[in-house]
Amino acid sequence: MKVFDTQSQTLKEFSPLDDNKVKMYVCGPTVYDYPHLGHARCYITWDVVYRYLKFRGYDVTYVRNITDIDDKIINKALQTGFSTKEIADKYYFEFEKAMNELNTAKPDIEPKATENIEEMIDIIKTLCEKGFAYPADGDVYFNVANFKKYGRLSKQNLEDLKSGARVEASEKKQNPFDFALWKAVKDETEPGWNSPWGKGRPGWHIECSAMSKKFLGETIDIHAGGQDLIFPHHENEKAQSEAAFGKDFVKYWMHNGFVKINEEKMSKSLGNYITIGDVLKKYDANTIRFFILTNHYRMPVEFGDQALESAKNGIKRLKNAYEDIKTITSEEKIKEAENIISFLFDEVAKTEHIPFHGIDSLEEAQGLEKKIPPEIANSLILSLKNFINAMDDDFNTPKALSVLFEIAGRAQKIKQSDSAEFGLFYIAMLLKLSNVLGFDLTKEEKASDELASQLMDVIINLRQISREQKNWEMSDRIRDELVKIGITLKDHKDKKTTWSLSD
RNA sequence: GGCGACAUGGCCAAGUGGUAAGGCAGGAGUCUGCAAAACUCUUACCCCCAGUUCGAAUCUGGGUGUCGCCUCCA
Repeated sequence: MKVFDTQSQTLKEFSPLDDNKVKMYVCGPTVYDYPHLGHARCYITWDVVYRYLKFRGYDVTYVRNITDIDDKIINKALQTGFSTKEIADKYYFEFEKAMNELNTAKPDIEPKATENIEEMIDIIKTLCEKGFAYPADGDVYFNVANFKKYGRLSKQNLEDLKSGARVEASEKKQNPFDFALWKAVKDETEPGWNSPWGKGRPGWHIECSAMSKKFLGETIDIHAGGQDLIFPHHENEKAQSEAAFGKDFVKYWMHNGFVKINEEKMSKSLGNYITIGDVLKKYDANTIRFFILTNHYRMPVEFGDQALESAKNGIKRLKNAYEDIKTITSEEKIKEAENIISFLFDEVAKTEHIPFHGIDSLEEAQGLEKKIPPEIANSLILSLKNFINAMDDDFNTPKALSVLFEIAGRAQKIKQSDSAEFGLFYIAMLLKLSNVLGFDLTKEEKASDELASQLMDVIINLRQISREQKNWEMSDRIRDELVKIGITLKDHKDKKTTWSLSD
């Protein structure tokens, strides 16, 4: 399995520091406003990485922090009259809600900056003792000139940085690129914590160094975030942690590309962002995830209605495969099929190998052949193999998605043959793999309540009677009227009729 | 100014040096009472120029264009 490491700018063979344990840290949001599509991309990307690593049998500890104290939060508090805590709590709630709705897995640990101030102070103390930091008038700054490896991650050196410098000079700093580890409170109204340097609050970067160390250790496997964090955030984190602990901070630095809108980066400062909540009003979680995963995670992705519509129709196709097979069999049968093929997944997790060559020797596999015709079993294994090859190649989700379409196509095709019932196994594979990518194809987008569901049954039954009487005028009219309110009917061969919401 | 990324059919997009996956949209057909869904068929010499090579979308050099980071940002 290969992952692209930002620091070396190359694909590296993935091998965790400690056996099969993976320590993964993702920079979380600063909670001062509603999360937007850029956040969605970032956290869906790392959600998929997390899910895939687990699928591959790694024992992953996923930490994603919450920045709940920061200048922007303070400003928002001043503007609105709420306390910084109230602001942070409100938008943390909004963030969690959005993440849930997008079906992203909860990180194993989600630490908040304000709950780890002591740990940050400890690191700052160490940095001062080691000569990498200096106090200045209640602030504490990191001395970049003293850290020889500064700039290695972002491929910058201090001289070049200076030529394009946009940082404001400060008399307190010895070098314009020195950055704050600790900031003194301006006055008593600002939130602050006591420290050896007086009352103040942490600088932005130190929280990640502290929480990463506390929850994962001094050296971790994966540190991820948006590309805009490479400089200065990650460069600075790296400097702090490596200066303080004297060892490498991160084995694999990984960064996701941006969401663009009108050929421009979507960002708060440009004001061209669309909130996750707004997108969810029009498109569901599967659609948004599909939209994001059709591009490789390091490439930019252009947001637009056309792209979302295309994603909506794409995911619908996968979903139709599930629903069409479900109508000729049953949900239970599909579940059973999932259980039957699950040993393949266990095998991948256990051995980290695709059970392609070894399949004949597996006990379960022999059972499998009794239940599934060999050509179907082979096809399933081949798909699994293709999926793994795609994802092993730096999480090539566009390619992985093409495997899902292939499986869905096979299921649909076999549905029209004599051995239609074996479509179950394709669907089982489809569901399992789509799950690794965080899709939920079984999610009912049907009746929002029991009453609506019962009403639909009544309508379909009445229409069925008119169809049996060959009253096409009436049955077509019922169907047309339903389309107008966003409900699509499908008549199946066995006289069964199913319905779904079109949006 | 420094650093970096990208340029593939109408749109999106994958692509390991050997004559271009997949999705969306469009067209034709099959199925269906008609639809819907599905299935079948259907459209590319890969920004330009030069070079390396028996052979390049894929490597090298040079253009052109777009985007990003260097201030907060996922």
